[in-house]
Amino acid sequence: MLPPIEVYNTLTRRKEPFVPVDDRRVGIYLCGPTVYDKAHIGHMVGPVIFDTIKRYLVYNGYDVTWVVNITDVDDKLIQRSAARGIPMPELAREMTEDYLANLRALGVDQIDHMPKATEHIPTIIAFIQQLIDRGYAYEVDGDVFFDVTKDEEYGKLTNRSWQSFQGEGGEAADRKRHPADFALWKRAKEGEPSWDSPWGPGRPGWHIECSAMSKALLGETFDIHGGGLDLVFPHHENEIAQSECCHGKPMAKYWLHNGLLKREAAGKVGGRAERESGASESLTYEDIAAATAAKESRSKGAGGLADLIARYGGETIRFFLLRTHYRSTVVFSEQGLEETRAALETFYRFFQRYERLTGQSFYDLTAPQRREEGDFDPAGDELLEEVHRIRKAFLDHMDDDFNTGGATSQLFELVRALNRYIDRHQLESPGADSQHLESLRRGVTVLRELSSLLGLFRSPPARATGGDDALVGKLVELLIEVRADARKRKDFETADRIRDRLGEVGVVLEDRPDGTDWRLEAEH
RNA sequence: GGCGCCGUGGCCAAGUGGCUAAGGCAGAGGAUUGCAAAUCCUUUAUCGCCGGUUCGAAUCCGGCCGGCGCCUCCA
Repeated sequence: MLPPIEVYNTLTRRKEPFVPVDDRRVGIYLCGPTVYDKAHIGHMVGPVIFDTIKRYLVYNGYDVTWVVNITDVDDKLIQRSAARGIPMPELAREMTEDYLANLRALGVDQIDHMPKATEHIPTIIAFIQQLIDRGYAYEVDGDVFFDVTKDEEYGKLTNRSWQSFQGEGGEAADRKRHPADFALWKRAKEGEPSWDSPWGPGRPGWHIECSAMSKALLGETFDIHGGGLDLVFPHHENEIAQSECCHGKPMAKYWLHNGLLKREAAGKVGGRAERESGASESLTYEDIAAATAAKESRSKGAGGLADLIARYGGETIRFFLLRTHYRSTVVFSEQGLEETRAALETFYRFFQRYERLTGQSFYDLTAPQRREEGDFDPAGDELLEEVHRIRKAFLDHMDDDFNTGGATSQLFELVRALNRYIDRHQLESPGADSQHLESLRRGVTVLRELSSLLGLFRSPPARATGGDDALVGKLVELLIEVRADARKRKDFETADRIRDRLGEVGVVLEDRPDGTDWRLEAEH
C-alpha cells in the first residue's frame, strides 16, 4: 500500500493523492536560476522545499531523481556580461558558483542533475525541429516561434486562453503570427553569443531548455514539475505547450509551485521586475538589507545572501523557510530570522544537555532512513507513547502536501517531551535509571529521524563566535574558577558581578549541580 | 478588465465542516536556583466584516472591506 501522501497540483487546482507515473520511481524537475546575478534568499525557497520533498519521498521508499536546471544563456546574461565587460560564460560560471555555495550552506544536497542550457543546445535544436515538423512552430527570418493557435489546450495550467492576450507589440511582434506566440529560438544580433542552427545563428528562447532537458533527463512524462509561483505563467504554461505538442502526452503529472518571498514594504524578492515601477530590474538582497537592517548598521554591514548566511547560519535560514507552508508567501524580515534563531537555540541546548548526560552526541545517533524502519511499538513506555504520537502527527503533516510548518511544531513538542522526561526522572543526577536513559535515547533517535527529514540538525551548527575561540574559552574558564571560589565563600556579590559583566559581553553562565557551563549568546 | 491568492492571539504561523483553534517569538505568573541562566508548568483568539447553507463553519456559498500575484518575447 502506498503511503498516503497528498500534493496540491496547480494543474487541477486541488489536492491529489501522490501516485507516481512509474511505480516507485519519481522524477522531479525544478526550474533553477538564471545566473546573471548573485542569489538572494528568495532563490532559496524552491531548492529548500524541494530538497525536503525529495528527502521525504525517499524516506517513503521512492527512488527519486531530482533535476534543477541552470539557465546560463539569456538576455539578462548578455546584457550584464556586456555591462561588466566579461564574457557571458565567465559571468555564468561566477554566479553558478555563488548559487551552489548558497545551496550547500542551506543543506540542499539532494540534487541529482544540474543541466546547463548551453550544454544542451543540440537537444534543444532537435526539440524545436520536431515542433516545426509537426506544425506547431514556424520560422521567420531566423527566429522560431511557437504557434499557440495550433495548441488546443494552450492555457490549461493557468486557466486562460490565447485569444485573451493582447500582446504588447515590439520588435519581434511584427514577425509573429499571433501576439501570444512565443520564441523558441532567437536569432543572434550583432556580437551576441550564438550557436549554429538550421535557422541560422541564434540562441534558445526562454522556455525551451526546460522542455528539452527534462525530456533528456526524466523522460517525456515525469512526476513533479516545480518552480516559483511567478513562473506559472508564462514559463510553465509554455513548457507544457511545447512538450505536450511535441510528445502528445502529459509533461508532468503534478505541478507544484512555491510562494514568493516578499519584504514588508513593497515588492517581491525575486521573480521579474515590477511592471509599473520601472525600477531596478530585480530586487537583490542588498535592497532588502538596506531597508530592514541598515538602521542597526552593524560592523558586519548588510550584504547579500552570503552575508545573511554568515550572520545567521544556513540552518537558521533553512528553518525559517520551512516554518511556513511552501505555497504561502513568506514575508522576509530580519526579525523573522532572529526569532527563528532563538527558536533553534532550544534544540541546540537540548543536544548539549543530551550529550552532557549520556556522553553521546545527538549528531552521532543513527536514525531510521525509511518510514517503516522508524515504526516502533511504544509497549506502554510513558515517554515512547508520547514520542510515538508526536511522530505520527509529524508524518501526518508531511503527508498533507509537505506541510513543513505544521511538522516543525511537532519537533518543538518532541523536544519539550524529552526535556520534561529528563526533569521528571532526574536523569541528570548521578544515579539515573538506565531504563529511563534507554527510553530517552530511543526518543531522541526519533527526534533525529524527523529532523533529518527536514534536512535539519545533520551536523553541529557553526557557531558564530566572532573571536579567538581558544583564548576566549580559557579566559572564561578562569573567571568561572574564580567565581566558583567566591560562591563557596558565599561571596555572592563577587560571583554575581563576574556573571553580570560576562553577560554584558555576551557570555552566558549556567550554574548546574555539577559545575558551571558557559556559552556565547547569539549575536544580535 | 481577465485568471488566481491572502486576511487566525502583541508579532510570526499551522489548521479548510465537528474533540478544549498546533507551534514559535515576545510578555506575565509559578516550580527550580543563594540570585540568575537553562528546563518544566500556567497564562493571552467571539479565526477582517455582514449575510446564507448546515444539527454543527475559522473551514462551504454570496456580498463587502483590506492586502497581494500573474496577464509572453521586446524588458
